[in-house]
Amino acid sequence: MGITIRDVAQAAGVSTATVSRALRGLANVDEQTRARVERAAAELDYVISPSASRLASGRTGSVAVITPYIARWFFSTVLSGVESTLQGAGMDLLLMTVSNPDAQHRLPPAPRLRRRVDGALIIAIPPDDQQLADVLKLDLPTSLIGVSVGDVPSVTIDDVYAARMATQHLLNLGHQRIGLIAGSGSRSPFTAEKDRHRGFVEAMNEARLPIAPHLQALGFFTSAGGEQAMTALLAQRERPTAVFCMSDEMAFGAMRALRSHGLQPGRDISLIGVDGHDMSELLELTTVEQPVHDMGRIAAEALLVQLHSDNQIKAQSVVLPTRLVVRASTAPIAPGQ
Amino acid sequence: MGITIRDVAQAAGVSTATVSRALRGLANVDEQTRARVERAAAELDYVISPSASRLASGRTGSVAVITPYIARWFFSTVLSGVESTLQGAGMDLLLMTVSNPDAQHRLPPAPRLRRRVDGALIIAIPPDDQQLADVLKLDLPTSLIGVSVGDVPSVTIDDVYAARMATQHLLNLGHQRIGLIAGSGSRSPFTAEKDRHRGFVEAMNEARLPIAPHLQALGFFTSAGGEQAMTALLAQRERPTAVFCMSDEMAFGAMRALRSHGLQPGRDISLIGVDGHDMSELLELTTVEQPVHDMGRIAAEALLVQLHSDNQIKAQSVVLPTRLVVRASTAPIAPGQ
DNA sequence: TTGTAAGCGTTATCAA
DNA sequence: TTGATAACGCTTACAA
Repeated sequence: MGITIRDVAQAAGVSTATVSRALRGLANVDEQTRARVERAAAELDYVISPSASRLASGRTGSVAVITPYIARWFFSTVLSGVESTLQGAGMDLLLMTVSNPDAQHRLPPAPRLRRRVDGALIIAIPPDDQQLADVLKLDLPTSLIGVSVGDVPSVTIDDVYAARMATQHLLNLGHQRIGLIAGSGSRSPFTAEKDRHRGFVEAMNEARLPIAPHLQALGFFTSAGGEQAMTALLAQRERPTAVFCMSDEMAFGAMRALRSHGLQPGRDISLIGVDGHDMSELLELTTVEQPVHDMGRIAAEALLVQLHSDNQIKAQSVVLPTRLVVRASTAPIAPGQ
Repeated sequence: MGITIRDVAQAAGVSTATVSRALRGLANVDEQTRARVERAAAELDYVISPSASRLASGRTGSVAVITPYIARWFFSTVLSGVESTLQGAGMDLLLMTVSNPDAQHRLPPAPRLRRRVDGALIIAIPPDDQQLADVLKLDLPTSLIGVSVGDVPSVTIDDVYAARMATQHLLNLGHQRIGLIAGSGSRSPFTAEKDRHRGFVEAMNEARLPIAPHLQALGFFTSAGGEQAMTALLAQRERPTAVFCMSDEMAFGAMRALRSHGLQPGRDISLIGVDGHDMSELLELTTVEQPVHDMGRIAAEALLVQLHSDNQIKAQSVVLPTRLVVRASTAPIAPGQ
């Protein structure tokens, strides 16, 4: 039923080997011959069989992208950066999720990767995740995004610095009673959360300000969680005048909590996030932006280089810059607060 | 370097044919033998070579998902529904974008699909898109999501009805001067937009209300576009008392435009969207929810059935229900308006 | 520059 | 239920 390389060879009056070389653009083929082969292939509407090619060559021409979530802003934005890069390089992108509590009972990813892809891109999986460890053990060319583990090449931001920048912004505005909405707290598996916490602490320490436990709450990186956390902070006898939220989504929730208390972000309590979420501009949230799309793109590019250099060159880890974007949700502390 | 089926056969003392049968769970294998084979495979840490298996069997075990966008709410949410279903069935998911103006100069998808996947899922590509036509011409088992073309199986909502429901809600609240924020207007390639427009018109006609051209604006399905559109509507001599936005994201933008004019959604001007976007609840937007995640799941399930029935059974098209969710952004018209 | 031919690691047919 | 063995369609030494 399918046209094979033999049909093309016959039509072009050459051997299958020559067809293979011609169609893959290898150097040592006469241009006349190549043209003839290409014409024959086009006329027969021939497409190469990837399975056969993979089996014979040992290369799969595909890259796995492993992520805990698909429908969350950070992850889908990284994914879009990855996708356009891989597509541009003619690589297939195999998408699989992992560590997602919504889908516990699945095949773990490591066995699904073996003999199936040339490399893997891994988005923000906690560094101590067992499934991550299993994947890394496969010793596939790999780049990490938004997380770093050992000496595996990664693309990240400086989370300590990002948090310092955010906190310092609040300090610069004169705030002293600064609250914190974290993710899952000290038990968090994420490096990003630990680092953002450290940045917050460092900035506060430098300003010689106390870190009040009752001004801290957990928002689990969701907007619903952020809303609850902010509500808890508002219930304290002494409310914060500003709050550093470890993610924009939690800050959105916090904004809502403020509104339901008749308070206005910026005017009554300042709010700052981290991410540069699509909705931040709309909601006028001050935030520390990270270049999420670029993180995906750059990680994919690094992986491609590694793949094309026969894995001789191990990619370097990259730390991308972040940027404070000031909007209406932060303002100088009001006199008397 | 790799363990092959021959190694397992040797270790288990059987033929490669038996190993193949045993490992794939075929019926006619003695349970004793199967156990022995499985043990041998486990001990050798054997994994099947997909390329070889594909070449020999003709099945690829993978499904392509073709989408114009990845990092937009609707698309990433559909994708997550698709992914969990395919993953559960042990199918590989090949992700590729198409028709995306951000990435014009790419290989078209049709050639990339041939001999590579067993089926395709296509998310909301305009029905008259040439690349869509090319993909459908491949005559691969296919399900469409959020769009319908000819008799290709699809999973959609009733967009006419959704728009009627939204408009009727505003009418029920006593609004008469109802504005419309559409996508790209009459030239829109999307069925969804045309249908939503029709639903709006039908509801207005039934209420014997005029459809004022100056109360209509285009928002291009983005929040920035929605903001501009609402701003334009507010500049009219006679403002609408309520606006039907064809998507939640445009409604978010419209909300912002209201706020910058010192107006409050619901109190001053009612706003309703379509989607059930994650942020709608937070922003208290009334909307007509569509079951986006389920649309992905159901389309994937239908495709799997088609694949497993040797394509004998052609999947049916499914229209899923939508649901009005009333929040603070809509309210009865104020007396005197 | 081109051709020959031996793999690549399965699956599937047929016979036992 | 099991085994031999011929595909499957390409790539890649190696030879010419």
